[in-house]
Amino acid sequence: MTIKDIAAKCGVSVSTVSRVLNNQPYVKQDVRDKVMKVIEEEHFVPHEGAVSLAKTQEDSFGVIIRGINNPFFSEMVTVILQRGHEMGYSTYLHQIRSCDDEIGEAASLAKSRKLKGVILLGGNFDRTEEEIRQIDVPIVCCTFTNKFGVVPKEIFSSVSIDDEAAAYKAVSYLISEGHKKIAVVLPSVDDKSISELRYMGYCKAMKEAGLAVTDDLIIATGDYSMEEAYAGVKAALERKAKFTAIFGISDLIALASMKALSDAGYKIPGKCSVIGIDGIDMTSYFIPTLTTLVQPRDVIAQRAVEILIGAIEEPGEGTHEIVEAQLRIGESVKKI
Amino acid sequence: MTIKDIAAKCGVSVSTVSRVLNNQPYVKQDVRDKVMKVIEEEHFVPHEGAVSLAKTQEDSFGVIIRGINNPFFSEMVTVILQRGHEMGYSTYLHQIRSCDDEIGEAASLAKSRKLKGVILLGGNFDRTEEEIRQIDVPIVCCTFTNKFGVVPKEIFSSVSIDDEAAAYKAVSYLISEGHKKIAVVLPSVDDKSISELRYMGYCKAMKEAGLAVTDDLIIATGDYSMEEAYAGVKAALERKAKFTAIFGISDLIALASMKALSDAGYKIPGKCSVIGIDGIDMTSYFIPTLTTLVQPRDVIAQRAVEILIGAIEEPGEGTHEIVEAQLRIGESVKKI
DNA sequence: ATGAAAGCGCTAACAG
DNA sequence: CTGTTAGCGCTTTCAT
Repeated sequence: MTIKDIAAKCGVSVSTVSRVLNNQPYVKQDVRDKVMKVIEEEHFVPHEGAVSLAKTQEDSFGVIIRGINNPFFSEMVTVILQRGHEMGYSTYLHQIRSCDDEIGEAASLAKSRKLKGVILLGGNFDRTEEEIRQIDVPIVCCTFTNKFGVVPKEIFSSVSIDDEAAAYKAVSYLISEGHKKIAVVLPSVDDKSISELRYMGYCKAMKEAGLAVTDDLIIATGDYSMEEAYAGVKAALERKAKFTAIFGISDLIALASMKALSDAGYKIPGKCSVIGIDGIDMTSYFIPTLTTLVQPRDVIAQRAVEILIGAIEEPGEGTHEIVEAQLRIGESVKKI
Repeated sequence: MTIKDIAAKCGVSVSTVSRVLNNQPYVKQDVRDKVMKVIEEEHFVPHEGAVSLAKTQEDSFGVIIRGINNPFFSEMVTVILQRGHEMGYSTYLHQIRSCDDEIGEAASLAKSRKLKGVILLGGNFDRTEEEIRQIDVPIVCCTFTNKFGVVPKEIFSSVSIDDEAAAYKAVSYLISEGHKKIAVVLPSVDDKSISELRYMGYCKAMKEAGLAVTDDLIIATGDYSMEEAYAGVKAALERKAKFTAIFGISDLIALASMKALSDAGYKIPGKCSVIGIDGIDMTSYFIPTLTTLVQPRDVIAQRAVEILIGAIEEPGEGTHEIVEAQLRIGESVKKI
């Protein structure tokens, strides 16, 4: 079933059918009605490929998501797709594995579908300028603002929290509650990614308070998984590491840390406090509710779309917005 | 940049470039190398639309997911995409909202992209035959085997647990642990969907054990959300409903129920036991770990792909596989 | 207000 | 082994 068949069935030309399909003017109402009727009867749906080939240009953007399982991302995706739709853009959701190269994927997605822009969720940004330039359309990154400065900030945009500041806030809160021995659970202290930034915030807060960051307070687990976070905290407890609070650099890590503590017989927050960052929905249902720094993900998602479309419509220098992460007090931190 | 430009740059014809692109034979090795080199230098990526228009047929299928936020689905998606890739199919991930019509979406997706099949994650199947037939390619449903028999089973396939049996197992387990007053938390007792099936399993187990299913044991919340489950259990406790155990018909519902119990001062499993169904990863990190009936999601995902491809390659009657849900004992159920 | 016809970028015979 | 050419299904001038 093609547009041609519909045209034949209606006794009109293909251009008329095309006009109806695209809500264009210059079609008499009764003709329009008749064509619509046949289209519905036949459950006709135009072939996307043909449309995108023929259209000189189409408003569309892609969303590259690293790990659909990450609740923080998947909670954001819905908002992004919704907002894109509202603004008249068609969207492509593309999930990649953690081992994939998001820049390469974004570049080919953009080319293979003539996308006008891409939004990147996750992935580090420790890239060369040349790599980024492979993507020849505007880019908005929702998670990392290229703090390490490898890439000139003119060639991409971003909306995100200030990871270092959020971590600083989290740890400062623990300190204000009287904690001095604060462990940090993270993938790596120098991965040029979110983990490193949040670690810097941790160090800053500790240092300002005159607290020592000793080796046994650093639980580096290699990745962002809950398994490794759990194993890391468990091992730390087994080697009798001493701390009264744990800062998990993501909610998932903080939650896994809570479980490890609990399994080792530690009451939370009685014997050890825990704080995270991200504010994923699930944290509210944990026992105890996790205290965390909430990323305003609706704002991030909305602004990402708006900035992207702005950049598409009038290309410029690349804008970088920082949104504030807010402390949400749960039940996992106790004053000591 | 098109295939034509590449051809010109290499001094060959477009067909030669096309052959190289598609790994076809009959291209001299040195020509192939030269073309490949130019393709890489130019970061050339063929236009998807043109390819799918020109290709007589292409191996591809779509995955329609109702709510990317649902961990049970998103955990499965990864396996499905992976398996599809291994079997040489390209895949389309399409997320829909809970208010969308998955059958209609599947039908137009299939048509607009010439898909050879679709896998449906979520959504009830209380449809007319005519609706289903709109999808003119094989369908595999991973969550619901059309128990209510509205749709002839020849026109679609499925892989899933037996929801009623799983619920029966869960409740029987509670009963074997000495529980007699067992509440059920669910969206609805008659929504012609998973909720109703699992409710039937609950009733069966209760009845066989000679236990009464009184009204105050049924906590119907209207939807699958954690919010409503939490509110429902809270309200039940406030009106002094008496039970020693809760069966949440999904893990998310069970987890929300635990939180409501905990917030009301109930120790779990000390004062009230909780069991769920699904086996999402997160349950292992809750305190206490949720006891649940695990859906073998890797098996479901893999079989779904295999059945779909089987049906694509040699159309038949529709196959319906049932996989077993396994009890995973956590810490949320206590013998009384 | 409607139709005819020229592509969009690629693949797939077919010819050589 | 390589090139030529006719579409794939649609949009978009340009006529009418």
